[in-house]
Amino acid sequence: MIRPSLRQLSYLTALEEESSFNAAADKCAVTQSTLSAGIKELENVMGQTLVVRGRKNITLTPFGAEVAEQARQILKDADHIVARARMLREPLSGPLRLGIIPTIAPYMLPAMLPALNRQFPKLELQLHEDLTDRLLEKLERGEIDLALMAFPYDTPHCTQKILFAEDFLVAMPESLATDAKAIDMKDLEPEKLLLLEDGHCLRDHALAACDIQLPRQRKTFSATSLQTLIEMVRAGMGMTLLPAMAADGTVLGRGIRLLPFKGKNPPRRQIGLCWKSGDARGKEFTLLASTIK
Amino acid sequence: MIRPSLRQLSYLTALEEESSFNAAADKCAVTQSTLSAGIKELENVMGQTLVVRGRKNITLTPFGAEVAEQARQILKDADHIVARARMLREPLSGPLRLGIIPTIAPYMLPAMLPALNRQFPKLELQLHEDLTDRLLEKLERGEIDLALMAFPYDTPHCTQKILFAEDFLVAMPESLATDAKAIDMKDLEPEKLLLLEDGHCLRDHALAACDIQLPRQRKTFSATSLQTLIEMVRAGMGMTLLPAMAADGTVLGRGIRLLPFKGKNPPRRQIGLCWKSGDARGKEFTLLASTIK
DNA sequence: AATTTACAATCGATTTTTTCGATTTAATTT
DNA sequence: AAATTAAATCGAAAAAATCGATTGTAAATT
Repeated sequence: MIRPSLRQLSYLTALEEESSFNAAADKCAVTQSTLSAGIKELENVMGQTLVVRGRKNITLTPFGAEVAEQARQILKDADHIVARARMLREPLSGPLRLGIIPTIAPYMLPAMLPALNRQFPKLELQLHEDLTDRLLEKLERGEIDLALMAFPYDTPHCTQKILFAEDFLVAMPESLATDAKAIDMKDLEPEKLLLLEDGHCLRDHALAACDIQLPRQRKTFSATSLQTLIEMVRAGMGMTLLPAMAADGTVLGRGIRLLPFKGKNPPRRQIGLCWKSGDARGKEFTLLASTIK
Repeated sequence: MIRPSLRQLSYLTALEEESSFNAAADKCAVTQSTLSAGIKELENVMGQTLVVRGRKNITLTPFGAEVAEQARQILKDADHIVARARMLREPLSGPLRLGIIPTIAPYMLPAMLPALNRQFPKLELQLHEDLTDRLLEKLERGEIDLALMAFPYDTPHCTQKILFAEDFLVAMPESLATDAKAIDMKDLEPEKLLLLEDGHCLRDHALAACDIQLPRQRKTFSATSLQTLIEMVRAGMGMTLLPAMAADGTVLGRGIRLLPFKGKNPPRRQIGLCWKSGDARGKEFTLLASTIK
């Protein structure tokens, strides 16, 4: 369907307000002939008379007034979205959909959100907590813009931005604790290891980092959050590997002993951001990365 | 403020729906390069990235989706008013503001409105009942499109269209009635004449038609409607001149005698339409006139 | 690793649209 | 009758939108 142009519509509203082609032309900063032709074309598009050309002062037909009113609404809407765009000129403002994996979210968000809000007050973050796989699917489908996750991870079509590396610690119940100040990777007993259920990257990262092969048949249980896992350790059901951010004494509470690994290259995972390679907002995302780090 | 064009906005909505520049270009019936340039220009106007160009499938940024949604609203509004214009292509459809004087309205409207509605079902009549002077002011100010009134009347800048002439009749209480079948203009007694208050053209038309000079000092009373005047006549307070359309026996009721004037040229008024001379809808108004007549 | 494929960006030419300045037309006003 | 005012019209110039062809670049395939 053929449509009037926004300019033509603005000519009509000006004409209604000024009741004069010349005055309306001034208001629109065009010549009278331009406005006259614009109105004429608008009447063509509409197939209706919109303006009653009287000698003294011109007025709109009832239908012309209808069009003018609708035109005002349309122009207001158009200006509104442009104004909003102007508001969002500065980097990291406006809506941004950030995915975060469950083994990061509860530990980084409390510090991160206030800091981001301070530095980028116009940023409108929407958080999506999910497993890495599903975050990558959402990235692929354009349902989120950015993912905060753990590496290494194969992320096809995505750009990775590593923020920092994070050591793993061993958490064991005090009942099993020795005097040792640190633990050797070789001393870990796989059969005593409690882990998150399948699908959590933390499980794979911890195992890979410590070079552990799990026994085929293990008693199955599924911890769906680190907090649950910790409670299982506290209850003496075994030991686990915790990323440093989750191994905060004040968070852990009593009954759990934390041990670092021995040596200069302790097992660790990396924390970083990930976004679709072609995204024109890469610069902004890098800026966000430097703020988080 | 610089605005996006409706075309650019439609490119964006197509792009969101198709997730592909090529497919969206097809949908918009333009080439891919045209659509690409349009989107780019839209991003320029907005000063924001709207589209994430992935290799496989492209997606909109959160703000891009915001713009697309607003764009759909805007386009829908624009199309709506165009569609309405199309609906109103036929003559005498859509809104029309018709002024009518009080000495015509109650007598012509009951027959007129159903007839108009039958012949022009899409006509959206808005009625404005007022005195001739004020109707002409409203015409001048463009507050009404057309006036149904009595002539002769000086109507500057307006086109008159006489519909028909209408005789005056004398209405008198039965108490004053004689056996005469008709009355002579010369026999009217001005001091017994009851008239509408000043401002009603019927008053002037009646007096002029009968060539009557009113006595200077008259007992003042003001009838604001013909119906009131008729009741005053019925009560024996005097006689009056009624236009034929108001002198319907079934309307008058008992106690009133109606007399026509003698001769071939009885006093009369004319009924007609009147609109601003420049109005491009003159043809339609003439068509309306022929329907009323 | 090299090749092919797919898709959007870009470029230059062309067409279309918009705009302007000047003139004309028509109705008031002086 | 002349001057004034305001809108319509006309032709030229400027701006824009569009197209077809080409280029560039990830991703997929060989």
